[in-house]
This record gives sequence, C-alpha cells and structure tokens, in this order.
Amino acid sequence: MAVTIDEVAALAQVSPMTVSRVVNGQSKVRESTRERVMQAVGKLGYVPNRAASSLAAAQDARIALIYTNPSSAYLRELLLGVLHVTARTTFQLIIDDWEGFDAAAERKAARTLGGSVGGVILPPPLCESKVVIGELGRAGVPMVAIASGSFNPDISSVRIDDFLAGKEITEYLIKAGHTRIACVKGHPNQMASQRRFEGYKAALKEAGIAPDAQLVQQGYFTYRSGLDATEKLLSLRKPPTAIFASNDDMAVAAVSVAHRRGLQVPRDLSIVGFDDTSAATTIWPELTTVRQPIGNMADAAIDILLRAIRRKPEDHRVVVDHVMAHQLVVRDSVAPPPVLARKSGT
Amino acid sequence: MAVTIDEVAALAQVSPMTVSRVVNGQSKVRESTRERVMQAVGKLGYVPNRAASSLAAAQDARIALIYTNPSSAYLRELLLGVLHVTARTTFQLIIDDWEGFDAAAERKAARTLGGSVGGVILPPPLCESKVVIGELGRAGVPMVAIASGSFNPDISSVRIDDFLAGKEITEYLIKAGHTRIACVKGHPNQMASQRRFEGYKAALKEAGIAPDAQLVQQGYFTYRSGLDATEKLLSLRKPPTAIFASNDDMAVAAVSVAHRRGLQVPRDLSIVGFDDTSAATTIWPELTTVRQPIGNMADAAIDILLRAIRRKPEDHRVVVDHVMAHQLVVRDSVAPPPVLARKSGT
DNA sequence: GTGAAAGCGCTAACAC
DNA sequence: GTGTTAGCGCTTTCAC
Repeated sequence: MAVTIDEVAALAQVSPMTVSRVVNGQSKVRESTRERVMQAVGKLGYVPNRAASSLAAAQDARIALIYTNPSSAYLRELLLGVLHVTARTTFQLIIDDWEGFDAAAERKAARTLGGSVGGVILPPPLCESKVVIGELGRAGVPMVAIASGSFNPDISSVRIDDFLAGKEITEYLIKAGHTRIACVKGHPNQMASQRRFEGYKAALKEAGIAPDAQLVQQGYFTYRSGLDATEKLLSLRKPPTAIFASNDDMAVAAVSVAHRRGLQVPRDLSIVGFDDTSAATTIWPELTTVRQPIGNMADAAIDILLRAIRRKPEDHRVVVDHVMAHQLVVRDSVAPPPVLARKSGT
Repeated sequence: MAVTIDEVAALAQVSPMTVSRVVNGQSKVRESTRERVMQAVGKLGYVPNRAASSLAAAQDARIALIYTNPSSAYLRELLLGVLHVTARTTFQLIIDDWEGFDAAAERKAARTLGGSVGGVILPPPLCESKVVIGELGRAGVPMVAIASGSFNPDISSVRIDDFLAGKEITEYLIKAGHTRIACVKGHPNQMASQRRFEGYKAALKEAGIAPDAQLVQQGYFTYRSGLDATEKLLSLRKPPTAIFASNDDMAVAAVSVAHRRGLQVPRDLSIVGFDDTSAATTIWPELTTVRQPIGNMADAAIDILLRAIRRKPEDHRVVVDHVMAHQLVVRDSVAPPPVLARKSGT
C-alpha cells in the first residue's frame, strides 16, 4: 500500500536503518549516502509511518489539552497551532472541555486524566486553578501553562510578556498624541489581564500622564462586556480619545459602539486590541493590536512536555518559563486625537 | 512503563486476544469473561496503545486537508472539527495551504500529494477545482468534498442542503412579515453561494413575492464585501426591511452598517446569516443563522475516506453523497418589519 | 558510517 | 467463545 522504509532502502541501496537515520536527521551519515537516500525518498514519495515509528521508539505519548472556553477566539487560534504541531509529530493529542466544572468536578477529572496521559497543556484560566495544578502535580504529570500571563513556579509556562506588551501598545497610543487613554480590563480571573493593565499604567506613568480612575473599566474578555465598558467610557463628560481593550473581541465591541454613536474610528476615537485574532482583521477599520506567536507557543509547549516525558519520572519536575517575543501589529484603528489633528490642519 | 494488554490478560486469566475483543466492543465474548476483563482493565487503568493498534490493524492512513483560505471563520470551525476526530482515531492528518496557487501549481501539488496520502478532504473552493479533482482522481486517491454546496459525481461529498437551508431561512423572514427581503450573495466561485441564492428565490416565489433585482447584491463571503453590499442596499430609495447574507461575516458587516446609519437591529432592519460561526454570537444582537453540523461533517468525511482506503484500490471509486441535516438557529436579529410592528401597536 | 537482529503492543486470520 | 501464530513498519542496540 504505502511506501515503506524498505522500499526506499532498496532503491537507495542501503539498509533500512540508514534511511531511518537520514529521515530523522541524525548526523552520522556520509553526505553522499544521505543524498542518495533523499533522492529515493523523493522519487517514491516516502512518508514515515508514524504509528510504527512511535511504537518502535516507545515515544507515543498522550498529551492532553484542556479548555473551558471553546468559543473564545484566542483558544481557536491555539487549537489551530496545536493542530499544526500534531501534524508533524508523533503523539496522541487528547482535547477535552471542562467548561462549567466546579472544584470537585475539576479534581475528579484531573485525577482521571493524571492516570492516562503523559503531559497536559493548560490555557487560561485553567492554568491558574490550584485544584488542577495540585492534582496533576501530585500525579507527577508534566504540565505547561500556555499564555498564562505570569510565571508560577509550580508549572512550566510558555507565554509572552503581557506587561511589556500592554506597555508598548499604550506607548504607541501616547506617541500618537493621546493623553486621555482608557483601558478596558480583561477577566479578573486571569493574570494576563492584570499584567496588561499594569503595562498600561506603567506607560502612562512614564509619560507623566496622571491616571484617571474613570477611564478604567472592568471587562471580561467578551464582546458583550466590551460593549458595556465602551458605553460607559463614551458617556463620560470628558470621554477618552483612545481606548486600549485587553483583547480583540472587546476592541471590536468598542468600534461597534463608536460607530453607533456616529464616531469615526480612528478619526474621532482610536482603539487598540490585544491577541491579533481573526476578529482584528474581520472588521473595518482593521485593528492595531498585539500579536502573540501562538503557533510557536504551541510548538514550545509540546516540546517542553515531550522533553519532560522522555526524562525519568524522578525529574519530571523541571519547571521552565519560556517567554516569547510578541509583536505590535499596526493597522488602521489609531490616529492622532481630534484636537491635535485639528491643530495640525488635518 | 504503561500498562499493556498482556498484563490485563494475565490478571483476567485470558489471552490478550480476548482482552482486545472486549476492549474493542466485539460481540463474541461470554458475559462473565467480559466482566472479568473489564475489572482487570479498571484495576490496572489500562489504556490501549493507539500506535500499536493502528499499526497492527493497518489502519494508519494519512489524510490530507487542503485549504486556500485559512482566515475564513468557516474553515476554522472545520479544522476544529477535524481536530476532534483525530483526537479519537489514529491516522496522520496533513494540513496544507494552497492559497494563491494557479492551475499549474495546483496540478503539481496535487500530483505530489497523490503519491503520499491515502485520502484527501477538500473544502470549498478547492472541491470545485477541475484540476485538483482530475489529478487526484487519476492517482486513484479517494477524495471527499466538504460543504461543497452540490454533488459532483467525480467526488464524494459531505454537505448540507444549501438550497433548502437558504429557502428555510428566507421563509423564516417571510413568516415574520417581511416582503422586501434583500440577498447578499456569496462568492461566485462556490456552488454553495448559488444554491443558497436559489433557495432564497424559491422561498420568495412560493410566497408570491415578486423578485426585485435591486435587492440582490453580489458579495464574496468577506466582511468587506458585506459592508459594500449593505451600503448599496440601504441607499436604495426603497430599502429592504430584511437582509439575508450568505454567510455570517457578511451579516456581521450588515449589522455594522445598519448601526452606523442609526438603524436598530432588529427593530428597523432584520438580518440573518449563514454558517453559525463564532462571529454570529460575538456580536450584538446575536445573529439568527443556519448551523452546519461541522463536527459531524468532519466525522463523516473522515469515515468515508477511511472506508475507501480500507477497500481494495480497484473500487476506490465508490462515490457517496452524504447530505446532513442543517439547523435554523433563531437568535435576536429578526423582528417584524417596522410597518407591521407599528400596525400591531409595537 | 553502516548493517543485522530483535521487538515495540497490538490485532487479522485462522484453528479449535 | 477463546487461543495461537504471525507480523504491521519502524527504531533500538550492538556489532563491524
């Protein structure tokens, strides 16, 4: 049926073992041999059988990705990133929805899971659940928190620097001339919200802009909460000229409210988001936002897990904190504030 | 390391084969034996090694999913559906982006792919590419078109009845009292657009509503195109009281335009979408739309492929057309038209 | 740097 | 109903 390693070996006139070495990028192969093998691989269209290789190598880990909010745009991107990784590697990915679980249910689920998987990926807010981390930790299962906002010594993490990112995007607004900059905070149960908000405050402080409590609204990462927060903000006697929403969904909501009130974005109001999910480019104007390298983060998370699984159980506990570079994505939702624009004749 | 089938067999005092039969739910096992085995499984926490079973059963197919528009919300849902299936089964999923390929590039890529995979899933618009279908067909690779809009005898398909769905959602609008119903068509390169539009026309005709060419606008499934189409529609001397957008992204755009013009949805204008992607519930009001059972469709598609792969190469050509049930999802974007509402005192 | 032997954990096919 | 035999496609280990 499919092309096997033996066929490739026969064509290249080497042993299957050599083909295996070439395919897996091992070093101890003569260059000429390697080329001959690669040629055979190309000609035959050989693709290694993952079931066989993982069985032979005993590297068939089961990795679980547990989530609680399948509708969040961010999680979608993450799942996609993980999907890309699974397509390249050998392990079984188990994905599970723990939405609405209370502490008891979480404990039970974690206990069950602990017995059947080699590693677990935890996106927020699960990566901040004491119950889950405690239970899985007791079972000796390697875990990695993804996009956790901050480092917790009990669990490895792959994340960006949410503080810095929040600070940078606020600074971008300041550089555009804004001083009345509002912030719609993210869900209080997630450290990332907190860190982004701290970044916002730090940028203001460094620029010598006095903080204004009225300009800070609590949001919950949902479109709905963004709607409410923006309404309050724009109803202020002295409304902001720019809004920093802690994620794209809320930023999209802010744009919608602005439009409904006859405000043009960015001419009358600048808006920035966070995450660079599909929502950011679905609307008009497209959103200036912060991009998390989700594909790379998924990659790194799985790498950490695989490494831990291959290690002896005794030292599963090696905890790493992998902070990846984020990126400010400048699009069309920011302009100088109206007053300045007028002054400079625009 | 992990518990194996032999350990379970030893504990239950049967052969590994019997354990296998019990675990895989085969019938020919005495009830008492089954119970004994299940008990051993439970006590040991046995979880079958997928790599081993797929290798032994020769069920380790490679299945490719090719796409051209990774940013479309619909594709995201599909990928997610496929991910759920892969989590349960054992085969290697290859996902590949052919965005921007011309006919020559498509031909080349299809030829390469044909040699290395057991089956291919083709979402629109690739499932309508003569080049791809021809090339893959020549290679004898089973294919399945997903959400293709209509049946093509050259390729198996899993889809909903787009005509019927389009008709039903239009009828829903008619039942609410609307007679000036606009349609924003989908991308002309996809049969599904055509079928949905035909459904719209059929509903109008059955209700005795004369078609009005002004109320039909060409769209391209993008938010941007929805914006333009809606602007034209609402600039009409006699604008529609309801808009049927051929997908959710365009419906969301329609809502946005309505709001910008000071129209309330659904009080002043009813809007419906299609697909029930996350966009439908991200905005306010939440969109009434048609839900495709994407998870089930992914399931069915992979099932068809797996079945075909297991068959002898000679009869790969069995082509099936699997039409699944769609669902009208009623939310908050439809109300009676303004005039009627006024008449009935609302 | 390369090859030979052995076996990963499971199930198809058959025997009983 | 249940057990036996053989082998899926690959990699490990060790020899050369």
